[in-house]
This record gives sequence, structure tokens and C-alpha cells, in this order.
Amino acid sequence: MPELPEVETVVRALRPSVLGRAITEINVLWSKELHNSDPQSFADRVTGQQVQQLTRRGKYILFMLTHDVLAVHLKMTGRLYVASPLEDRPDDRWVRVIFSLDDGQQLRFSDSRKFGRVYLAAEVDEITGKLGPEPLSNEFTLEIFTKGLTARQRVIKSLLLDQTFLAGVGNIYADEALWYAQVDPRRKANTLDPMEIKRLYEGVRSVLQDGIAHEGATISWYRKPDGTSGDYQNKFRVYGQIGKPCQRCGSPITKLWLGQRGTHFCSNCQK
DNA sequence: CGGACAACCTGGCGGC
DNA sequence: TGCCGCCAGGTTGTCC
Repeated sequence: MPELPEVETVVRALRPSVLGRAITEINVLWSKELHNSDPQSFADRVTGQQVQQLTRRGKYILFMLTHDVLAVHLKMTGRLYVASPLEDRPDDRWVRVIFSLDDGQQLRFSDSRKFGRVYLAAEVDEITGKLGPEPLSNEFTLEIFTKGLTARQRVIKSLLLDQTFLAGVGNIYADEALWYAQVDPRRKANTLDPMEIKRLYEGVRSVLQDGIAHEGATISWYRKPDGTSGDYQNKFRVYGQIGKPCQRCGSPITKLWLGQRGTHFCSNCQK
């Protein structure tokens, strides 16, 4: 569900509520949601630590604690929100982990499909060390992108989804970026010419920035921590737009399967 | 290296 | 209404 813009929106919304708070108690309702840890040792280690920073890397939400890093990956249906202990929220039926904070509030992690994960490590690299560059950072340059593409024979869309190649892009934003670049998602990465690479580089950054500006895209499960929807779904050019006219050339948007993922594109102007 | 596919899970929706 | 099959924004591991 959530890709970089959705995760970034969640982080920004949560920051005021959790920054500087100490975690006083942990309640694990579905222990498989904890990565490499049992509820008791997890709680023992986390309790008492303070949230000193709240950041994002790729699709990981990072709580920088006093001694450790606590990370949350929302996967498909994860939701994070803050509520007071007596307050009922619609998402509570899928709550898997509850973090009690020292101001009396609770940070709740809800996740209907149970794919989400909570990680705990001494160093952030143990969690995010294998991720590729952050697409909106200065370290992600056209030169780096070009080097990466020309070295690979992979189908370009699959490569965009590879988190070790580039961090944070998921199925929606990959399709949207390829539409922007006028590149057929089935192309092999090393067949793109310099102009196409430049357009794709701009496309990736542009759609992610727009996604953040619109506070993410709500298709089904994604919600902002206040329970409301994002707006970016109203800006889609191809994702879920099957049969609608392409906003660039008027041809109908079509869908095909690529690497087990539904892929939306304009077969007329994406070459 | 790259592609195909199964797993991990549950809920929502369209069709009959 | 009810049941059934299909689909889903992600990631990992295995096999060829």
C-alpha cells in the first residue's frame, strides 16, 4: 500500500505527537509482527527509551530512540495513529502493537493483512543498509541513475521496484513515472537512451514530490494518521485508469502483468 | 544476474 | 442475501 509519499506523510503527521516522548509500555497483540524478537524481550528493550528523532528511509518509518532504532514497515495495510487510551478508532479491530507514551497517549499500529513489521536494532544500517539511494535526495543524481540503468538488463519497471536499486518507489509511482517519461514499462533498462533516462529521472522525482504535496494516494487502505484520505489518487495518469483516454495522446490506458504486478500504461505514447 | 512463482494474510468487491 | 473467486499499494526466499 504505502509508498514513499504515503510513508513520508505519515511521518510528518506523527512527528509532533511522538517527538520527545518516552515509551512507557508495549502491548503486542500479534507477535509475528515483530521481526526477530519476542514480545517480552522487545518490550524490555524498548521501554524507557525516548523518541529523539522520527524520520523515513525508503518505505521504513524510523524512530530514533535513546539507544536503539525502532522501525515500522507498513507493507500493504499498515496504519499508524495516536489516540488516547479510552478512545476507539475504526482501525482498532486490526491493531497489532500498542506503544504507550509518557504523555498518556498511545501510538497504535494497525495492520489487517498482518504483513507489516516492527524492527529493532542498535544501528539503523541493520534495517535499511541494503536500500538504494533516496530518490529525492541530492545523492541521487542523474549520473548515478544512468550508471545503474546501463548496467542492468532487467525490465525497467521491475528495476524501479527493486528497493536495493532505488528506495521508496512502489507499483503506483513506478507506473506514473514511466508514463511521465514516455517509456514502455517492458523495456530493458540498458536500452534506454540518454534522453529517456533523463525523462525517467525527472519523472520519478516529480511524481514522488507531487505525491507528497498531495499527502499520498488513497486507493483502499492508506489513511493519514488522522484517519482521512490523501488526494494524489485524483492525479493519476495511468494507475487504475484502464480504458480512460491518455492525458497526453488520447489513446486508452491499458493494463498488463509484469513481474506479477499489475502495470498500467499508454501503449501508444510510451515507447 | 534475472525471471517466475509461492508465501505471508485479510478484506472488499464484482458476479452469479 | 450469500457464496466464490479474484484482486490488492510489499517483500523475501527458492528454483531454474
